[in-house]
Amino acid sequence: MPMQMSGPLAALDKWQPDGCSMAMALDIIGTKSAMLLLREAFYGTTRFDGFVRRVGITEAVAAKRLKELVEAGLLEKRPYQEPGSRTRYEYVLTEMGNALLPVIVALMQWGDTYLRDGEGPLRVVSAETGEPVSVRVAPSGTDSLGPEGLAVRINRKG
Amino acid sequence: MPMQMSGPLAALDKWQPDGCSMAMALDIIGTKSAMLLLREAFYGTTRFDGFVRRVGITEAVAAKRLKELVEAGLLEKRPYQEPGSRTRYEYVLTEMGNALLPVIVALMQWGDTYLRDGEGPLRVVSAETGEPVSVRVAPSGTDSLGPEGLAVRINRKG
DNA sequence: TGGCTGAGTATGCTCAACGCAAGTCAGGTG
DNA sequence: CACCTGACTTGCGTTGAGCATACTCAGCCA
Repeated sequence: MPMQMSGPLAALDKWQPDGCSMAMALDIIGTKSAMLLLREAFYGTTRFDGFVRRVGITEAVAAKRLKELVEAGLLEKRPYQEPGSRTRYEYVLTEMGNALLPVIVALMQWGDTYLRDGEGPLRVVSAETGEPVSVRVAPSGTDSLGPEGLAVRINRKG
Repeated sequence: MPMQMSGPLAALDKWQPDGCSMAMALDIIGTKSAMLLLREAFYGTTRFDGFVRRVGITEAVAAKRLKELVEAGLLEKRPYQEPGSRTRYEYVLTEMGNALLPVIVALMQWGDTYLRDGEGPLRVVSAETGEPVSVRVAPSGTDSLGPEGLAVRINRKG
């Protein structure tokens, strides 16, 4: 059962999903390499050749994607200096980049559940308690909802 | 601050993220058209030309992606019959497809927040109460966590 | 029997994503 | 001062994603 489309949205043949936020998001992070670079950033990778090695892409692709992610505001390029080396740059998630955490974790868990029978190589848990975490769609403080528990409304400012 | 990588995972230069579930997931839904088709399925679109019109892709691309999504098990092709028409097929989300809801909603909300100052065209709310929903990463029944509140462990069968 | 419609298929093209290989460039080490 | 290393850049070829146009095919309708 799909989401409930409220009011004028109910007639799917009468409106177009123009300017969809998801489509805009995908223009930035819609490539596999961009997603995997972000995964690495969440894992704590910061340096160019770390990204290259761990994502398994070429330097050319890494350079291009990292530049795009910096321009889009998801990563910040900041100088650092190791003793006995010249100043270099590392790539660190901004608040905007950090906010993609639910997307990354949701994708991982979906993959674990449906593409490998619930047994992925890694597990994401609470750092404090060690409890497994899950990604949920819900109003604050309540149980999570499926599509049939959700409705889509036209957004009016206010 | 990134996630806490536990034990052997802490040395990022000593292991490779092989067989990552997210990478596998992206092999299926890693294209913009696949994602937008899924969005439409959540909105309630079921018919071929509905997908074509609303996603704004060509019939050729729609046919290819829909076939892939059916083969991957995210959509189910099921016969239906309108009075005075012959039997046709519609595309409906399977449980596996439904489980992608958090990914779609998370992307929408991220786009709303960071690409349009919190004012996207649509809003996802609880069908029952009308309250706005959000996507959260957390252990059941607790507050949501950011990257710094999460840890990554090697998964051992239990 | 000939058209109409919904659901595709077929063909041809462009551009983006990516890989491989080689070159550049700045600065620190021997 | 030559060399090395990390961080890229450049060039070239392949594959996949996407558009546009045209065509097919089944069955209902006149």
